[in-house]
Amino acid sequence: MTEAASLMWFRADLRLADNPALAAAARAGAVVPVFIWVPEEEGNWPPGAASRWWLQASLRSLDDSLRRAGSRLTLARGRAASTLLRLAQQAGARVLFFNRRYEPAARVQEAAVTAQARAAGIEVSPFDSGLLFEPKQLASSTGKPYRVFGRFWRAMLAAPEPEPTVPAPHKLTAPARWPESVPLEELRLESGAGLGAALRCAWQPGEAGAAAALQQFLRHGLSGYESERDFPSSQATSRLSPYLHFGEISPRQIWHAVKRHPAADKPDSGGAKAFLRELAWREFAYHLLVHFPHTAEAPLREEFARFGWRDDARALDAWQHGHTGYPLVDAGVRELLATGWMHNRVRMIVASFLVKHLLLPWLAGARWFWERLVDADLASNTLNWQWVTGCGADAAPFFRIFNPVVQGRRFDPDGDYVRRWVPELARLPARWIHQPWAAPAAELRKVGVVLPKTYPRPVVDHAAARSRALTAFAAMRQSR
DNA sequence: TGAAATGTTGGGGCG
DNA sequence: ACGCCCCAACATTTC
Repeated sequence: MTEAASLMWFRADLRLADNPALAAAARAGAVVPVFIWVPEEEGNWPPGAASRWWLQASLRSLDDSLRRAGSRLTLARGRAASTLLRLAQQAGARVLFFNRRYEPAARVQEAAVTAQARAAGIEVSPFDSGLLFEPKQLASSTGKPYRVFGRFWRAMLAAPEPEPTVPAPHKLTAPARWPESVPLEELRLESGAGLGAALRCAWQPGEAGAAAALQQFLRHGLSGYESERDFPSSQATSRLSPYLHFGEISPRQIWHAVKRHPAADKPDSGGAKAFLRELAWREFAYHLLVHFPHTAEAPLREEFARFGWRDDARALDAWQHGHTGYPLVDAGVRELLATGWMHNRVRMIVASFLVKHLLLPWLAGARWFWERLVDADLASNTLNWQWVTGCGADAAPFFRIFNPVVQGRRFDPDGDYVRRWVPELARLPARWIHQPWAAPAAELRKVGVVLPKTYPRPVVDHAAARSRALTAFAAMRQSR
């Protein structure tokens, strides 16, 4: 074969199905699928430990899928632009295909790759597949980006349907010459901290795992999603977030699958609507990150730059490891540490606790989530932390302060979620499960709880913390 | 995609 | 019978 090959540069699109860049590369002839590990080009947000564990498993899965299609994954380490040029030269490739990413650092990387490839005479062919709608595509009537979710959502519903999905290529033509590849282990994605052993029990990374999770959710979760999703013990959410982050499934695949699903047509299709709305929040997060790229490290609402955050290493440590003495908060963090994931309702409560009860900067929380979440995603992480803090777009007002006890009684009424993740409290009756410090001594003794020996006392008193937060907020507003 | 404080209303106990 | 108080239950306002 003398036919020129092309490079397919995999990035946040680790799948064969609905991958327009891959499909185009396959149509063009021989394909060299490539993944480059280059955390140095992720700006301030190189993937954390949980993300790296997921990534190595996902790359293994992608390689398996490629091999079944008659190909294989080439792995490399080094600057993206120079590495791609070297691989292109080794394989005799003349065209570079890839799907766009939207993070600020990724766009810088993409610009460098594009410029250098073109200068070297390589044709560059980028595609859009990571979002339902391009951030530039949806704009308010004044041409300015949306800052309010409700309007963004309405615009999404009024827009034409997202593009249809494209099938996976069933056969990939191998190039005449494979470029050199680095063994997966040599990328050293696993930190060796034993995190992998825990995560392996909870997840099956890769395209097949994503498809299975979607099917499971469509069959058993979607119809009851609207009413069940807020109850963390009921496992009513899709758990698709890590798959989406790594592109093992695309938002278009999810959108169309939900729309096609029989449950979506019924009059009580609140489940489908509510779920697609969550997918729209992801779109909104990307919309904001693209239009306001500084928000990954700075508040969108500028007055929050003056907020009087505390600096308290002990409090941060207690929060990070689930020792705050508030059972629901600790349960959430422990679920995160054990599985790389946390139920969304609990994320809000845990985040609110850090920012409002402990008065610690949202960025510290964002960084901890970034390190430990398997679905760590810069757009969503940024939006949600700023939303909880009250310093972002369409954010909850700062004075909206979750009471972890009230939230526990409302969304974990029997305490099942707390019992699962804070086993030392498992035998406490529901009445005290969310506030063990208030339980009569006899009740505690009966179930072997000894404060603060077997479980900590609250690191802060709720009422005192609440008024401290409100004071800090008022001070920020006056320090004009 | 809050919670707490404050205000209002109405039933019932009681002198 | 009447006024008074207490206090749920609910609504409104404030943070």
